Formats: sequence, structure tokens, C-alpha cells
Amino acid sequence: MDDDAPVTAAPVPPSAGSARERARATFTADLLAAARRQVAEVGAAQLSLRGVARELGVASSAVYRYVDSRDALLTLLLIEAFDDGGAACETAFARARAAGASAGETWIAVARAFRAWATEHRHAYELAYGTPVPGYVAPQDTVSHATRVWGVLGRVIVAAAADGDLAPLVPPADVRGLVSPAVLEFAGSLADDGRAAPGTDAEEGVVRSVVLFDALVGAVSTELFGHLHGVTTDADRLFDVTIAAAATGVGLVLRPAA
Amino acid sequence: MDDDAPVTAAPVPPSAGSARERARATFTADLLAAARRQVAEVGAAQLSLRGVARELGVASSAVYRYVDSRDALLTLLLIEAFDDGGAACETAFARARAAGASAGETWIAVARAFRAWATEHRHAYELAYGTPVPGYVAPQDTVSHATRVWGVLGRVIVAAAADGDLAPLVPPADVRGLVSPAVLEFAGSLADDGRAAPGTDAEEGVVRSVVLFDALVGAVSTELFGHLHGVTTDADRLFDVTIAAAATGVGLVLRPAA
DNA sequence: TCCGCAATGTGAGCGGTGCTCTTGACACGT
DNA sequence: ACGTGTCAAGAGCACCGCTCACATTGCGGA
Repeated sequence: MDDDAPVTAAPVPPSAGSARERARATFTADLLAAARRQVAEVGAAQLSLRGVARELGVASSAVYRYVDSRDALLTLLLIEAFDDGGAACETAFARARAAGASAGETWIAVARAFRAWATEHRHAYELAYGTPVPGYVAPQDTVSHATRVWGVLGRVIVAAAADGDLAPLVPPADVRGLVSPAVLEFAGSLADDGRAAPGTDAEEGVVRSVVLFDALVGAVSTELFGHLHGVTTDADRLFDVTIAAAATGVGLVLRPAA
Repeated sequence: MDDDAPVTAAPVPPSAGSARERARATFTADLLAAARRQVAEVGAAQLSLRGVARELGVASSAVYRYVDSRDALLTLLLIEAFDDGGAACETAFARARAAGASAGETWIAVARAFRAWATEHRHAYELAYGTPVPGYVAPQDTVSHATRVWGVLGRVIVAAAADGDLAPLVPPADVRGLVSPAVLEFAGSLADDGRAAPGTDAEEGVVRSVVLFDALVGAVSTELFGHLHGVTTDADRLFDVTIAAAATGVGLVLRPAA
């Protein structure tokens, strides 16, 4: 009631911009929320622009004023998903390290956080880490968000190297030339103190991160996609064992905090 | 030309059954072939009954005479996919063992075969091991086909135990009560000579198989779904390293054949 | 103050989808 | 030779993504 004030009133109530810009912002937010809700209910592949329009009580064509296409909407949700999962891993990492956890313990904490996020946001996980939506290719804007999880895993390896918790690979693997230069550069920027631990091979570190990533996505995907259905009586514990085995596989020593 | 013979002729030319039954069988086969082709081209989620009807030069409604629904058709293709992937693993296993390969070498051969199959039949892999098709729940008939890969991985572990190539898990994992009884029974049936190697814990063996399975699906999925895009310059070698790390993680010793 | 423009919402419409149901033709077994 | 039952066809329903011409409305400049 207070909002439709006299003619020239209220130039900048809470947010900036003209009334139109504010309306646009709030409607866009509502649209994204509705889309998020719909993805959570029926999955990304079933996301329907007409459906969100219905939910918003608006003509289906109106949605196209705010979003280029269904794919563009999917891209927004995909970025959100990557950011959400990445943030979950990042806070788990930070919290574990702040609590003095060893690199191995940190890896387990990160993996658990990732799995918890995936379980709670099943469809967001599917969107980000499941089968690519058919006919849809993720634009370049998404990769920077997708790398957040990678960054955390890389820092786990860096921390392990710094703490002396990184055993040699068994059997020794020749990783020379395996990693693309751009990724090597990205990996080089991960060490907190600006310098990698002595004797650490950056290329081998990236390979270890890849193995951890594969194990993580593999464990979560098989569980969420039903391939472990009826296999175990305690999925939580099985996940922990799986994740621990992955650590051992990359030479990440699992020891309690010092 | 020879087929549309005179009125009462040719009771049982090559296959059995009446002319109607034979026609039905061949048409069903054609239908499946067309569906297979379409899945290979555009993916399972884009499989269109109208599309296969078009390809067969038939009305879309006619397809429903031969298949209950789009989902039923998907089920047939899903079973095919599981069988195909399972067969690839089985022949790789048999071939490696026949050549005297160690359990570790056999694991690598199986993993490579699985990856090769997945790469060649991308959409079949997606159908079987990717995000479940939304709104579609795989019927019970599919599980027996899905277990073929599991059987191979289980036999890898059994072989390793028999050959003394199975190191204890590091760190030791308490796997008591982790595995469902039905799966334990299935695992018990895998030993070729009818008896598990002495000192082998069946439950722990299943857990090792799960870890291998997760690593396999994880490695293939991340690669096929684009998460390793631009990371490596040699995906084949990276896969091998990943698979070797998984073996080490479950205590599967990688040694050359005796 | 008023006018023109741009942003916005609408609804019809196009071509596509899965699926159902009626209708008519054909082949089969008796 | 004839009933019976299988079959393909096509219309139709409800949904989808997307486009476009059309009103409306709010904004900024004259």
C-alpha cells in the first residue's frame, strides 16, 4: 500500500534502479525460483517453460522476455548447481582445515559434503554431473563455475603434499605430458602459501585430483542412479569405505589430525 | 519375391509359426533396429516413437501394436545395453584369464573393454549408466542383465584372492553387515572352482567390487560427459592411471603374469 | 506537461511430441 | 466361404518450445 505512493516519491526504496528495473529483477528471481522448484520436482530434462509460466500465472510467451530460451534457463540453473556443489565442498574444506584436520580427513569431509549436497539436490546434481541434457551443450560461461570442486580437490592434494601425507603412486605412473598446460597453470595457483611443497610434481598432483574426482562422481552417481540398489544395507558406511579406498589409491595417507 | 508365395504354400519356410507370426517377428526386429539406430544418433531421451514409425514408413499408431509404450521400448534397449556392456566385460575377462593374465592385468583389460564399449555406444552407455530417464523406472526384468558387469568384477576379486594378489585394505575397513544377504549369495556363486579362497571374506570382496565398479563408472562417466574436457592430452593413458589407482585402493596387486 | 518510444504481457499459431480410439481392410482358420 | 481377429490408418487430445502481431503501460526527453 505504501509502495504506490504519490507521483514522484520513493526513488530508490530498497534496491536500485527504476520501478521497471526492480520489477524485472524480482520477476526474474521468481522465474528462477519457479524453475528451480520444477527441476527439483520433475528433473531438468522435463523442465518446461510453459510449466513455469503457469506456475507464475503468466502467459508462456512472457517468459521469453526474461530468458532467451529453455536452454538459456537451463544454463542458469546449471551454473547455480555447479556453484552450489562447489560451495559445499569449499566450506567443508575450510572447516576441516580450520579444525586442524589432516589432508586425508579433509578429503573425507569434502566427499561427504559433496554427497550430502548431491543427495539433497538430486536433480541439480543430475544436471551438473549426470548425462548431458540431450541437444544441449553447456556454454563456456559454465566452466569457471565447474572448476570450483576441482579447486578443492587440488588443494586437498596440495595440503597433503605440504603435510607429508602423500605417498608415491603404486605402481609408479608416468604422468609426463598427461595434463594440459592450461590445467597445470590452474593447479599451480592453488597452493595457499604461493609455493608448492618441495619435490611435488604438479602434473602428478593433477592426476591424483582427477582420480579423486572420478571416484567421487562415480560413488555418488552409482548410488543416486540406483546401481547400488539393494546391494548394501548402509550406504553411508559403504560410501566412506569407497572414498577411503580412493584416497589410498592416490597415495593420500589417512591419518588422524596431528 | 519368393516370400509372397501362392496362397497355401510355404507353411514353415525358415522360421516357425504362421505367416502372421513371422511377419510380426520381422517387423518387431526392424522396429528394434530402427530404435537402436535412433538412440545411437540422438540419444535415449530424444527417442521418438513417431520418428521410428517414420523411418519404418508406417503410421505412428502402428508401432503401438508391437510395443506397449515408449518406456517399454526403452526397457528393451536398456536390457540390450546392459547385455552388450556386460558381454564386452565378460569376453575381456575370459580372454585375459585364458592368456594367463594376473587378476590385476585382467581388471585393467576389463576396464578398458568397458570403456571401449561405452565410447563406441555412447548413448547406450548413457541409457544404462547415466542419469535415469526422467519418469522412467527400470522394471525388475533389467536387473539380471545389469548384474553381468558386477559378476565380472566379482570374479576379478575372486581370482585375485585365489592367486594371492589381494592385499589387505588400507586403512582396514570394518565391512561387517555392509552387504545385503542376497548380494552376498550372488557373490558366493562366482568362484570358478566352487570354493572361495581360504581366508577370504566374502563381504569384503563385495565391497572391493563396489569400489572397482564406482571407479569404472566414474572414470567413464566423467570422460564421456565432458568433465575432463581440456584437462588431459591423452585420455587413454589417464584412464589407465585412474584404473590402476583404483586397483591399488582395493588392494588388488598389479603384477605381470606369472 | 505531454508525447513518443521501449519494455512488457497476451493470445493465437506453427510444428513437434506421446498416446488413445474409432474405423475400415485384410488374412487366417474353420 | 465366411466369421473372427489382427492390423494399419488417421483423427484427436494434451502437452511441448518458440514466434509474432497486437494492446498496454511506464519511462525519459522535449
